[in-house]
Amino acid sequence: MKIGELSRATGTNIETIRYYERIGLLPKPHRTVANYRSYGDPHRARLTFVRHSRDLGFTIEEIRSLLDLSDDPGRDCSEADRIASRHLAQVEDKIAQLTLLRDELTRIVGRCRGGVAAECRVIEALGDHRHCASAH
Amino acid sequence: MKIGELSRATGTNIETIRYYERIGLLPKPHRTVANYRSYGDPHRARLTFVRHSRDLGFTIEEIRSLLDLSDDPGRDCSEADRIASRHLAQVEDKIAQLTLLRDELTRIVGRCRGGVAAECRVIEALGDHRHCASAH
DNA sequence: ATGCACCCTGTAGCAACTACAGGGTCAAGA
DNA sequence: TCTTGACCCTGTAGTTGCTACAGGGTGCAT
Repeated sequence: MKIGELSRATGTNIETIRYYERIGLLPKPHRTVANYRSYGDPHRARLTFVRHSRDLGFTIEEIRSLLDLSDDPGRDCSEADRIASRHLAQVEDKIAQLTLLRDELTRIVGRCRGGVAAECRVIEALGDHRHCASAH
Repeated sequence: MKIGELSRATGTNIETIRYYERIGLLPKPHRTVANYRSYGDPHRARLTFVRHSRDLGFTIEEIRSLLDLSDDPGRDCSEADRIASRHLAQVEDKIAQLTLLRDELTRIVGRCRGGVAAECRVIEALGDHRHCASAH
């Protein structure tokens, strides 16, 4: 299949597919006589893996390691588990951090009573950390 | 005060202060005869405002609008409230999204039973969206 | 006079794309 | 046959919000 079809089949931008090839995340496909990229099912599967992993928030380097692992079926699975677990921990950290942030923002937004900027509680709160309930 | 002192006073990297000046977020300070930047209290307050807003996740452009607003004390406060509310909504979206992601990752990580990559449930799950409980 | 901490400018790098500019290819319709 | 339009190619530069140099100048203490 051509790049446009692969793009539609995987929901990936064409430019992104070429980018993944350039950084070595996807193998170089064969070319037609017109120098068009020509992909097969293994390419589609690999790109699906990459996109799915990106959707789950894995970095390109993490995905590279996971792909290396899946290319080498005899290797121990524990590294994949380690990468995924570490990522999970990062996501949990991020959620905790955003939750604090949300609480602070809720407090700040709730202070607005209308009026002019000179008396704006939102602007005041942004300029003075002492209004905050928690460290961030 | 010199840039190093301002850096320590606000917990901002020196390079970041110069960057903010370059993009017009902070006004150009006076210079000493040796061409050193020389800051006063208004600069410190403005930088504190910027850092605090960044810590709360506002973008540079949002901060620019908020600063414009606070520079013009007669203006209506509602724009500040609008910016903050929109940002709060974005943070809430992000939390919801990350929570879905966390659940999916938890499911994936939980499937690992050790063994070799060929049978790795983590790698399998990443390659096949059908294993997922929700869209993402 | 020599070391050291500090300051300056300008440019390039990071992640993970995205968006052109400027060209080539190919099949269908007039 | 010619043309139109959809598709493809390469290469480079832009995005956000910094951070990290390289290569130099300044100021103060010893």
